[in-house]
Amino acid sequence: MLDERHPEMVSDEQAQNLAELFKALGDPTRVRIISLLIGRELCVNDLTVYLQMGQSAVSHQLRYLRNMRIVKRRKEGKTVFYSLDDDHIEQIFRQTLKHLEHH
Amino acid sequence: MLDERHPEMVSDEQAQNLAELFKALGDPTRVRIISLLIGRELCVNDLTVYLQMGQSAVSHQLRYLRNMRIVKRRKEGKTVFYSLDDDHIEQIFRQTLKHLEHH
DNA sequence: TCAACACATGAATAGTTGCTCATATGTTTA
DNA sequence: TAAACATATGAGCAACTATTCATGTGTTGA
Repeated sequence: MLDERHPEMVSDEQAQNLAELFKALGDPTRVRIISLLIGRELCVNDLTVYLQMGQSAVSHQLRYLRNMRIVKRRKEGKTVFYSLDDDHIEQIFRQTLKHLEHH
Repeated sequence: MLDERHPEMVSDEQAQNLAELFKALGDPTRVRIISLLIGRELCVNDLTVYLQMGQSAVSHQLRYLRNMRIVKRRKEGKTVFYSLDDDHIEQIFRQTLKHLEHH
């Protein structure tokens, strides 16, 4: 059933990049952080309150998300505000939620 | 900056489900399997050839994807054909690829 | 300037994951 | 029925991950 003529949608490099991004979204804490940041800015302390988690854990995840360019930060005095880096992630969330509804 | 009036897009349960699905997509081997299955059926052996991986590894991943209802199987004699369970995953892939292009 | 505050970071660790190896199950053909 | 074939599965293991703990950095106000 090997069919060399079949067009493959993603190259190996694209597969790698897709997997990296999905992995970033593949953790409940990070999903909750992202969903809390949809449509607004929040500082680290707000996130720890919403998430009911240690400040360190939250900061570690925020660094991860920042390295992946999923969130960005803005400093204002002592506090640091985080927000989504672009709105594509929100689109992906919406589409995926739609998928989950149908199951 | 806590704002109780802000509508949260996803509940904790939805966050859990989203994370579970994204985690399933968050591995290069599984991404490649899914992308190979877009638009066609393939048997386990074909996948091992394309992926250049051991048959056992591929079967394990297929079981995982099947448990997640991302792929389904169809038996025909000795061989088992796998295909995508629905086309939502393809949509999610396309949207995410678009996101990656813009970075 | 010093204490309090907000956040970041490195090390350590328990839990998870993806692969390999060996073997089992089910099917076809000689 | 036995051998060959296609796939599935359990155990084991090395690599990775998410959190906690302790501490560091930068900022503000007394």
